[in-house]
Amino acid sequence: MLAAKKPTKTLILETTERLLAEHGFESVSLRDITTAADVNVAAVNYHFGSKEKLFEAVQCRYIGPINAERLRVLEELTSDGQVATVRAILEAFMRPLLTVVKRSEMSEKLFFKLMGRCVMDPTGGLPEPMVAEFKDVAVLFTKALIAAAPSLSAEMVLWRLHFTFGVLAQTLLHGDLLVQLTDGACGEPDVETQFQEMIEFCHAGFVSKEGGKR
Amino acid sequence: MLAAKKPTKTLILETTERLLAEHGFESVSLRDITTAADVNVAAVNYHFGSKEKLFEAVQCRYIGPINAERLRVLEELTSDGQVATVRAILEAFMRPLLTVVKRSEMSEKLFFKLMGRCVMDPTGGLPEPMVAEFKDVAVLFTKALIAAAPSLSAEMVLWRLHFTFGVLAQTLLHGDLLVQLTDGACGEPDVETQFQEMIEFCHAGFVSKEGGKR
DNA sequence: TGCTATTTTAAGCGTCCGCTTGAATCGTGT
DNA sequence: ACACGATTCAAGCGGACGCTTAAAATAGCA
Repeated sequence: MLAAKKPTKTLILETTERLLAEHGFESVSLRDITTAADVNVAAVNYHFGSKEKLFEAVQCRYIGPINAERLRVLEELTSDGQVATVRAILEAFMRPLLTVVKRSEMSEKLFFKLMGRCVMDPTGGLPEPMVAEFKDVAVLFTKALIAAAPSLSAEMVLWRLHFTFGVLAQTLLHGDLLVQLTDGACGEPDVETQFQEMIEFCHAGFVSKEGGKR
Repeated sequence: MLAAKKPTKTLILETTERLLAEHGFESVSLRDITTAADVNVAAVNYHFGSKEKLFEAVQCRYIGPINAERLRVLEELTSDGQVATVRAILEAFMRPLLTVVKRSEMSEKLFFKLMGRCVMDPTGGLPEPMVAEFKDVAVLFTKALIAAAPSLSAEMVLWRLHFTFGVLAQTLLHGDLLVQLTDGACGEPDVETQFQEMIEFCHAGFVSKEGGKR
């Protein structure tokens, strides 16, 4: 017996992460989880209190660190009063996903799906502390972008940031779709390349001189 | 009694459209629908056969016309052998949503949410004929875009089209989020303006000379 | 070893789910 | 008025859901 048996609580948490990434928050039941993890149904309520609290634990585990890293990098960029470039700010928003996935034990594919679902899926929304965190992040990044793109109105920055969320969410949730849809004809880029392309696309959209109020 | 009572079948269908748009496919039950529509539960199975078939009816009602309009406009663009511009092709992909919503009786907000959910939400996926339709659309638009952007590799076109889906989905599903999140600070643009901004963003991302294979 | 606190277990609770049933009701043509 | 197909209805089926319970098993320490 080489592999030490993981504690039940960890087993439940990791199984839940996998199932949520694969099937989404709405369609995973407690019994799905406990069957897959080979533990008793009651164990979930014993260790986590309720299904909802278990899901919140999953949501908080990585989103917290990701947002912390986002803020850390952004602060670094704007530390000594300098104005960061739009590209650097977009990188500061997106790269923390790569940084944190590498610290985790999850596969990149599953991790990205899970993060995408955390933001897009849940009907009820994220737990309150996470929502507050996201608001902080949104406010600071919006401010930085407004400073970085003085030719754009504040409303325009907001809308283009909104579009950027869309690109990110699509890539997180359906990054594998294009590959399997085209039987690999689109190439199977590593996540690093994928992020570079994503950033390039959003950057070009962001700094476009056309558009704006009419 | 001025308003003629709608037939039960229509009542069910329209109530389902509204509830699905508001709450998503995973979290609407037959009893939610029949209670809201004030009809008997059995009426659904009598008129539609099953919950699944009812949902499919909702999915097919508008997606068919939208894809037909997309193909019609694209064909018009490339009719006499001419090569369409990237911008015109993106418009041909997105504008049919506006065209069809204006023909329907639904509010723009609900209609867009419903369409977004049809593409993004359902765990099981769209009904098979719709999937085939979407594949047709994807193939033809990809071809047109490859011809319109000869400096981009085919893989790059695929990835950027993928990002464009993300922008569209985000706008359809969460077009109201930004407005309520900023208490209207982003302005409350009409859908026409919103589509123009979306197309501008995606166009700039699409034709960007940076990026590509490295 | 014996005692105690923690963890795991089988069983079952009340509720909601999609769907079916058979009877009641409605609408229409003769 | 009558008959008959179409529709609506109340009631209930079997099953899955989240969660609870009380007893059994396990671990840590005296």
